[in-house]
Amino acid sequence: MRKINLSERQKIILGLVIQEFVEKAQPIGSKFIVDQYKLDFSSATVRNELSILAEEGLLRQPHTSAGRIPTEEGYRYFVQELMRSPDLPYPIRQTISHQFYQAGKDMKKSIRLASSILANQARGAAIVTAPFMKETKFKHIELISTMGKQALMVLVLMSGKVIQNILILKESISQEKLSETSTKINQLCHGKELKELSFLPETIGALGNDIWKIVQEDLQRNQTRATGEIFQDGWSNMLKEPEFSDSETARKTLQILEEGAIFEELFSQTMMNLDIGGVQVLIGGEGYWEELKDCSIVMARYGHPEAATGIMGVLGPIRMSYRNAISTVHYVAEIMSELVTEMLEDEIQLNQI
Amino acid sequence: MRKINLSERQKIILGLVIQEFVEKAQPIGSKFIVDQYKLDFSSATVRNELSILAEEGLLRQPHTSAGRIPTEEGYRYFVQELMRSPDLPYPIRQTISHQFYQAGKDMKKSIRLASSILANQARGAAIVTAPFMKETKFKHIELISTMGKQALMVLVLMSGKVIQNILILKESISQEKLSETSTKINQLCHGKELKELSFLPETIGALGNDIWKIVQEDLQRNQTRATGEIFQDGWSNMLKEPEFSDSETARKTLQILEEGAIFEELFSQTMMNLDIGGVQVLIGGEGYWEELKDCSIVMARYGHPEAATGIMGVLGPIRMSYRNAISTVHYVAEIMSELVTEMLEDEIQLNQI
DNA sequence: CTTAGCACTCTCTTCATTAGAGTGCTAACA
DNA sequence: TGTTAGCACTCTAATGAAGAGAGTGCTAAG
Repeated sequence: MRKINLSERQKIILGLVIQEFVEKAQPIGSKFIVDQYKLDFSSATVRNELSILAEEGLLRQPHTSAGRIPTEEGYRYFVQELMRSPDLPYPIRQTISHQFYQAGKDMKKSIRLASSILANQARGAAIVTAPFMKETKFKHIELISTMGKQALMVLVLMSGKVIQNILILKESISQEKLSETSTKINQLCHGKELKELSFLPETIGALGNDIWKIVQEDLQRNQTRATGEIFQDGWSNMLKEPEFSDSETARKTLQILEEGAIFEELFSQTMMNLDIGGVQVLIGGEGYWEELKDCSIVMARYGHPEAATGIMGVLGPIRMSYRNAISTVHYVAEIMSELVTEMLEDEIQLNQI
Repeated sequence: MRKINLSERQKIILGLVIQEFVEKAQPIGSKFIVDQYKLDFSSATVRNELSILAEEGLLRQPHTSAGRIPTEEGYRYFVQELMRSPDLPYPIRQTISHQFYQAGKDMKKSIRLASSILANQARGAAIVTAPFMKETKFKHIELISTMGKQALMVLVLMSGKVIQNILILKESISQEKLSETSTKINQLCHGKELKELSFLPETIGALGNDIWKIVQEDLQRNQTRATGEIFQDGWSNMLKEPEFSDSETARKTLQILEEGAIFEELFSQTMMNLDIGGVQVLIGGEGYWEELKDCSIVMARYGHPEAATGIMGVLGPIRMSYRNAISTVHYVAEIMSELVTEMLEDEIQLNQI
């Protein structure tokens, strides 16, 4: 990326243009800025600076006689260079942390709460994945007869994670027989890695073999999945923004949210580039995500490196309040990380699939 | 409701106006109808009939020199009196049933498929609840130690339904101790109704008592809940319709979908008034559901009376193709009912919570 | 380097006009 | 008595001209 050198005054003006444009959603003119902020230089000076900022590619004009609006480049510069360390106001932090306190140590509830808070506070669509870890160490299996030909399989991994599956058997099998099989499997496999378990133990019988195939599939799936279950909230917030007043643009964007496929990819990519607590900003799809070219996303990774981590993000129009979004996402991710850590210390399992 | 007597010709004309309006989304004039359908009477005759239909309250004019559009009353008359028994075209039925065949006997997958098919075929937002039955007969409990201070409780009801809960214990407890407790509870409670179990058995110890409280809560919740989990799909379809091109109307409607609260109430009410296989049409909120006054919903109940039943519905603008929606919902509900019945015969459990 | 002044450009709103679609009514017709 | 052609009438949507307003870029003076 080309180095951009701006004078202090240019930085101030750029910041003001962006701040005002985010609020007003209309091109910002030189006179307006000077009046609004009682600057001690004239609108003509500002005009000169604006045209330099436009030459640098940070601002542009919708047409000759309009004010300036930020380019994506301009937003990027703003986020990287001009934005002060973002902190939510104290009373808001209080309210949020209180809400989490009330939700208790319940991961599903907390994730729902997180998405609701993100959506409301950052005024956008929120997307939160459940914390997730690739983990494939077998601990324990339990087979429970429920009704007729089916049984419930409960597979516990060493981390405490629980995977469940309904088995449909060829015939009705008694609880005793099931218990016998599960005991055999437990003896053979306790504490072993998936890789070590690819052989078929011989002593577990036909039923055991059938069940073992399913166990392997489940472990496999757990290993290849990139993110946890995705929770969403606040998509209707998007429609409040004037950039989505055109219903075709709105439809396309909502369809992306509805399908959700793109986030699986985006998040698993972000997961790799980001430390826990880190915030990443994606502006206008960054020329790479065609579907997201009208949107920006502010994402953070949360969780605990030794347990499981997830991603949370806020989706909004490019003209979004990055300051507000970043500080919100940052704070909520922090709280969620604390929650994960606490649950880990209390030896409470995070989630079940 | 006031009795409306229409001549055959009036019925035909009303039907044509509705059909055309649903497609074109524009007021329909007399000349247009005559030309389009090569009717053997003149536009002047149609005009006379139209003004009679307008007097009856079935049609109205947006303004004096515009064509006619149906009133809600008009749609109701159309749905109740004029619509022929709705059957989807054979190839579409084939495609749908094939998709369900491929989904297999997996309730969650099938519900997702049902909502996707409803959304695509009826071109609206689809809402499907999981099949659900109030059932509180205790069969079996299993307690599984997973990690540290927590244990997984698996509660099986007589119908085969499985309820799970993570228990957070005061201290770490061994699997043996847990098994002992669950065995005691099983002996005491097997096959009993919730009502019979409100007393606290004395012989199950402190741990047993704690667990028992949670069992009771879970059973209670299962009894008071009115509908199963709600699945949605295709809300972005709504934005295709011109009635939602105004972004404020669109936002309000999507917000209702997002919150989803109203459907809990609407569905549990519908559940009581509708037999399995029955279809109910709610046009423009029927003057009762204020939030839904710009929408119509076509709903059907599906399932098996002895197992569990759910509701599925399509939400669209008032100007929706009721014929298409009704036949789609009817057909998909039929397939889902078959699925429930088959799973019941095969003794496969429907869902887990 | 800054700024006042000014011509210029472009958009948005308003207003009037017009074309077009569709009705309702009347009178004639079968 | 039901049907239809004819026509005046009404209302909307589209078009275009005119003017207000906002904001710029440039120039020349401070």
